[in-house]
Amino acid sequence: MPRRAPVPSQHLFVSPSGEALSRWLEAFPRAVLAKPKELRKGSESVKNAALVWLHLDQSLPCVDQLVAIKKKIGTTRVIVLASIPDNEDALALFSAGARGYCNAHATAANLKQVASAVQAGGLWIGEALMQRLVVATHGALSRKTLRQVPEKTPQSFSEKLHLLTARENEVAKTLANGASNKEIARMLGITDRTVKAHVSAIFQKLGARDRLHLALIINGHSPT
Amino acid sequence: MPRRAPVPSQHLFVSPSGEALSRWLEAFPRAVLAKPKELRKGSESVKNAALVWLHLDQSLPCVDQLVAIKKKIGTTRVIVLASIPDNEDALALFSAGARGYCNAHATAANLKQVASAVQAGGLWIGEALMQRLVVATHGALSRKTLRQVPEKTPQSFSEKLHLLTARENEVAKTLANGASNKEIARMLGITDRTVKAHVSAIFQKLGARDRLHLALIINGHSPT
DNA sequence: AGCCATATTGTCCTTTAGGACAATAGCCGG
DNA sequence: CCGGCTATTGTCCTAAAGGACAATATGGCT
Repeated sequence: MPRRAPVPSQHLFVSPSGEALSRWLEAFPRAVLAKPKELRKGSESVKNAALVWLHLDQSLPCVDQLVAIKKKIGTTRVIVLASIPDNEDALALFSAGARGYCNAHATAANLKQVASAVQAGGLWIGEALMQRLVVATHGALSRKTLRQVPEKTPQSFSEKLHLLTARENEVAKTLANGASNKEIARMLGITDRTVKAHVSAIFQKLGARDRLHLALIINGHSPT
Repeated sequence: MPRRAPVPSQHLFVSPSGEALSRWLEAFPRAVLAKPKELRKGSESVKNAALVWLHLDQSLPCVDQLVAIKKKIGTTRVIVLASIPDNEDALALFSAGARGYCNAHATAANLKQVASAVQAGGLWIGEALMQRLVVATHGALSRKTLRQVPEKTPQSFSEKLHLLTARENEVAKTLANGASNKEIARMLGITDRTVKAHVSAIFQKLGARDRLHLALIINGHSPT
């Protein structure tokens, strides 16, 4: 019976500095770190890697970085970590074969979720981008197709969170990511008239004058 | 301390026949089964469901089935099982709020993967469809730009600044602070028709689909 | 002088947003 | 059982947003 190679199980973090953010190690204490140029095809760190996390160097084209890494690691799956996530970049990276794309400052718990999904054979895409992909491709090729998920709920909004009902909260967050009323309606399985009713109630409770203002409040950009 | 409802943990399979394929039960031995019409809003089986698996009735429009189910289960996540998977159906279902879409005859192991990913907050989409989404959307976005965007896609608004004229920049920043077109017009001493012209040009250059999206781009609210 | 980019403005049109007023239904606590 | 709250949906309406197509004027450059 032929002996089997050990199953790769490590997380290999490749970053411009060769150093890790604390939450990466919190999520994966035995992670291996490297700079891009340090990687060698066939090296132990590459062979033992179940997942490779590529922290983008902001001064270089993102897809080039992915392509360069892939040449060294072969078919191992890559999850891209962006310090400043961008939908355009994400799309380009997925087209080029990345299996995940998330914020470099994501929590340890979130990183684990991402790893789990990708190792299960899935892709990890931010919900905002996902909705964009689905809606854009599904013939609803309207201009108004996008949501984005803020990394953290800004404090001013979180302080006001208790003013909203659960449904209002759901609508508010979705709206603040850029969704239109029709899109919110489809996502929540209700009519856009219902969404409008919630939106109006939210405006009143949070003192917003329109949806743009609401988004600024929720994302922490409005002096309220 | 307020009393908490028990955390839903069950898998609820809804199928036209009310019966389960053996691999469903293999994956989730304690799954609950039901026919669509048997479901009642607020019933125990609905309340205790962490995930709802909707096996499509091929004689009915798939989105209608999803919408009908959603009305009964509220915000619980739905994974759609199709006996004959179809990309068009999948897109429509995701647009309508489904969180997963896979073959009804998938293996127990695969069903578990799907469940895990969706429960982690992700979406489960077949790889073929995923690739289609990514490629199609990336291509469409690339073609949409009025002027050719440099190969290096800037990662932040400040990096995109050079794409805008001085006036456009002025309009963009004012808009991102929540101003309406009329307000911007008054501030800059021009008509709101001029503002609209600038705004449209800005949308095209920065890839924004509406003013809310533009504000998100400018304020640096990126996807995760 | 001619060309180009930019700024400004117009008309026409559809879609979306959002307010007002109203209604039904379900859930929960008193 | 009842009242209050929430969710949902309807009709009607105005205002704003945004796209398409078109036009003029100005300044800089060749």
